[in-house]
Parts: sequence; C-alpha cells; structure tokens
Amino acid sequence: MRTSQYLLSTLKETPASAEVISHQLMLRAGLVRNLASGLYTWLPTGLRVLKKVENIVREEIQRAGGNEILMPMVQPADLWQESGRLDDYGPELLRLKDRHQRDFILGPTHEEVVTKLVANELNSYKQLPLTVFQIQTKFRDEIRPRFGVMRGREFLMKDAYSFHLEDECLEKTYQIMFDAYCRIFERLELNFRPVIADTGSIGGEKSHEFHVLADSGEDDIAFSDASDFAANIEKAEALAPTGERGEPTQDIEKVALKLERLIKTSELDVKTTVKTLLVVGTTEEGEPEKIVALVLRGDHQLNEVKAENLAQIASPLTFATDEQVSAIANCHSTSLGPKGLTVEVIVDRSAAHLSDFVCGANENNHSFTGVNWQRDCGEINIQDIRNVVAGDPSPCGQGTIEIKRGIEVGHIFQLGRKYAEAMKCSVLNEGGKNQTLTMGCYGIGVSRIVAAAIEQNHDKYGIKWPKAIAPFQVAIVPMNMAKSARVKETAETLYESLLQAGVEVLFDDRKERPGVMFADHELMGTPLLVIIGERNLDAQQVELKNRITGEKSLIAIDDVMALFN
RNA sequence: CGGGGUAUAGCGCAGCUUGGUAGCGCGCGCGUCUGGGGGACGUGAGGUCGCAAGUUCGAAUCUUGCUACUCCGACCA
Repeated sequence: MRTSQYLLSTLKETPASAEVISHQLMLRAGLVRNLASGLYTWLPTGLRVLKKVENIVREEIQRAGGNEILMPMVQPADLWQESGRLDDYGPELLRLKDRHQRDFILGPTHEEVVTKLVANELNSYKQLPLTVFQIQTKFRDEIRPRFGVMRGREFLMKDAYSFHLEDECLEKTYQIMFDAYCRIFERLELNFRPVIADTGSIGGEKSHEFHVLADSGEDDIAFSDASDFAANIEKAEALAPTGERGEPTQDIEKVALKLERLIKTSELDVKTTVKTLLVVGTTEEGEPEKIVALVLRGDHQLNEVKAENLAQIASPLTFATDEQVSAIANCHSTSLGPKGLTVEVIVDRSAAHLSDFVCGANENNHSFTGVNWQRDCGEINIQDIRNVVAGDPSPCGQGTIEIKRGIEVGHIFQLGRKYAEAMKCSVLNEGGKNQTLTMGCYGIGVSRIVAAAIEQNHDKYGIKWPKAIAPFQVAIVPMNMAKSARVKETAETLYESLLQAGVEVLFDDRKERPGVMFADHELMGTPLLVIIGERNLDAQQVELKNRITGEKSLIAIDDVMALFN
C-alpha cells in the first residue's frame, strides 16, 4: 500500500474526548472514529489490526474443534421469552419492532439462537460433542459506554458454544478452550492471567475470565504471590481469621460520639470497629419488604456480588432508604450497630472474629465500646461478604493476596443445562431416551483486545504493536524522494519486491519532510522501518529501525528481502 | 439512572464576567525556500458560535427549555 492512496488520518493533537491512552492513540493513529456514544467506525489501519486479531482467534478456536457459523444479529423476542431472559436481561437489551409490530431484539449474545439451532439439527448422542462459534458484531446498550472501543455498545465478539451429553465431556472441552484461550493471548503477546470468575447474568456453574493486566482496567484481580491462584475480586474468597475469637474482657459502654468521629478523634484502630449496612432482603410475593443487616470490619469493603449471591439478600443489591433505616434503628445510617437490631444480622468472617469491638449504638451520634458478639448481640449468621485486600492470606492456602487491575478480554463458562432445558435441546442417548444436553460458552472481546494491546504496548511516540497484529509488517520511508531519483528508484524497486513476496508493506510516497513521516509511522506502531536516503546509497545500504527496541542498523539493499523469509 | 463538566473552523482552544465587525495555534489549498525527526516565509479556503424560544435597537455573550458528548458510580467481552 502507498500512503498516497491510503486513508492515513493521523492526528497531531489528542482529541479532548479521549481519556485512556489506548483511546487517545486509536484516534491519533487513525484506527477508529467516533460516530455516536459507544459506536465507532474502523478506519483502514484499525481494521487491519482487528482482522489480524480476529484471524488468530479463529485459527485457535478452529484448532480446538470449533465450527464457524454466522447467526443473525436481529433475533425474535420470542426466543428470549422462552429462555426467560427477555425480562431478566434488563435495559441493556435493545428491543425493537418490525413493520408488522413483531418484537425483536439486537443480539447481545447468542445462547438462545444457538441452542435452538442445535436442538433442531442434532438428534443423536453420536453427533456429540459439538462446538460451534462465530465472530460477529454484538450490541449491548451499555449504561455508560467509555474508553473508546474498550466498552462500546457495538463491538466485535467471538462467541463459541459447546454441547455435550454428560458433564465430564463438558469439563474436557472447557479445558481445551481454556488452553486455546491461553494460546491466543500468548500469540498476541499480551501479559494476561486467567482468573476465577463470577458467572453473572449469563448463569451457570464454573467460569474463568481472561484478563490483560493494565492499570486502566476496570476489574480488580486478586493474585497469590506464591501460587497460580488468581480470581476476580468479586469471587476471591476472604478466609476466616485463624485462631479462636478472644474472650470478652471489657464491659459494654456507651460513648456520645458517632463511630466516624470516634475514629478520627481518638487512638481507636479502625480494625477494632464494625460498620453496619442495611440492605433489602428477598421476600415471597405479597410479603412486605424485608431488611437485612450486613456487618463488616471498619476497614473492609462490602463485596456486592458475594452479598447478592446469599439467599436472604435481594438481587440486585439495594441499600435501605433513610426512612427504612430510621424505622428499624431509630437513627441515621451512620450510627447503626448490630446490638439490638430486630432484623437478621449477617456478619463477615473477619468482623465476627473480633472481641471487645466498637460499633454504632443505634442512637444518633452514639457508639458502644467493648461489644462482644455472643454476650451482646445474640444470634448471628457468619458469611464471607467482604472484598479481599492486599495482604490477606490467599484462599488457595499458599502465599498472600496482591491486587492488580485487569481488562477482561475473555470469559468462559460451564453453563450446564440452563438453556438446553429452557429451549428443549435434547438428543436420544444410547438407551434411546431423550436426554437434555449440557453446554459451555466461551467469549472473547475481539475489538476490546485491540484496545487492551495498546494499553500494554505503547510509549510517548505512539503504539508498539506486537508483531502478530501490527497493521503493516514494514514501512518504506524514503528521504527526500522528490529530489533524488536514486532514492525513488531504490524505494520503488524494494516496494515491488516486498509486494511480490506477499509482505504487508506501507510505502510512504508522500512529499513530506522526514520528521512527519517518522512521527506518523511511530504513532501507527509499524514494527520495522526501512529508511532509504542518499546518505547510505553510495554503499548500497539502507537503514533499518526497530520500533520496539529503537535499534537502528545499516543493511545492504540486497539483504532486505531476506528479512522476510 | 443519579451526580459533575463541556458544546465557537477538521483538531486543540480563547472570546462570554461588563451584549456592538468571530479570533489564535495546529491541520488543509497554492507558491517559494528547505529536505535524516511534526521546518520557514508568503498567500488563501473554511464557522447560521449544539438546537429552539425569549429579553434587547442589537445576543457566541443575558434568560428558559431541549439535545449531544464526556467524566465519577451500578453493567460486562
């Protein structure tokens, strides 16, 4: 490709709307342009990268036994009614009507369609196991699109689905996919970690997320410093403190200060206090709303996913209103404490291990000191409801927890029979009886990977693409070609040879000054520049510059082609 | 959806407080010089100041309403 024919579209200045580095560089290097919130046009350079990522994903999923298919993006709402997700999925699901007023949705994922397909196509256990996948545009009406293509509303996703008669077989395919995912991210040269994950709205039993480590990531990942253990903080278990809880040594005493003031004004260690949160509990139909108290050590944070997963607590997690708080405790939420509450009290393991602790007194601006669970608070339910923090013992039993930020680029699930049952997806088994299938599903955010790769590979000059996904392998940068017939001829000849050899080459044939060309190619992250100038032509040499290492070297013109064999 | 911010040329911004000829830098066109790191000089093109209504002799500027974008929280590949 010649730059004179190419939509280069680089920007010297950073657009004000871009916050994270990958978004800034994607705009500056001319990879994408914004159309509306969360919607992006891919320009030639961006599309080249996107296609390369897509192809690596495709190759590895095919190698893992996947059959590529393509399902419609527009799906009948009936299908989602059948699986029960039409109501469950919420406003993220974009709903639309056709000219006959029939209800449709824009596909955020394809469990329904694929399960229906397989239910129709497969009759016998002999056809199992089966894995199908597609690489296709998804639409999710995100509450807050941000960070460019990192969280767009429309995005390119690889979604694979596997079908099995028995769970053991699903386990095997799950492992094959897990390995395929590792190979994909290794080929992309990304610094990634598979982590134990919550299954979220897709549902199911076992799940791993694949995270690219980057400070701009939106998830917290908990790692062990001594083993392979890694989990999304949503799912990382906080172990109960070891040893026996201390015996009460103090009498309970009321202090005329709220907890917050007490911590600020005295030597009181926040780790000897507990905080109490009131949330909405689950109720049977017709019952009045129920409130549940959650108690955590003062320095710990509530893990909302863990709380939601408890049977007593309504999902999504909802905090009690000020009115509900005063109805139950006759005080502000800042003076709540577990002693004397009439609602169910769920206490985090660490809070439950305290003795002689300090808490709110359920009376405005008053606290208790010297409180003890058994003696003062009666029946409590002990659960793991907090976020792990750096320094906690790892739940795997080895080492301590470290926390890093990650970008979720892949997620694999063992779905089990949830969708197969709802969509009546079954085959005849060896005994000639109908048997419902069990399923796995495996997603990769293809467009998000492009942004994640930039987050991990850039410097002050621009993008430093991993080799496998650079938009061009090499750029030819002639010095003052307009004035030097020799430079022009050398550049043209080399360009033709590279094209012949099937090398992805960008020939910068613009009448630009060298600085402009260098800046553009460094911004775009082309891994190798071949610089052709009068200076070296007498010796029949050209200069090579490596974008990643910054190394420059001279090489004989005749040896350039050998670099690409 | 809640809470902030912004909207003036392709991009980055000033002007608005105190109403009166729409500006700067980059980019873009043309010309000359220059030619190994976003060069210089000259000369041009490009804007119904987000939209609508109001106040006023007069609105980018004041008032009201709307819309879009964006940042912080809940959702997720």
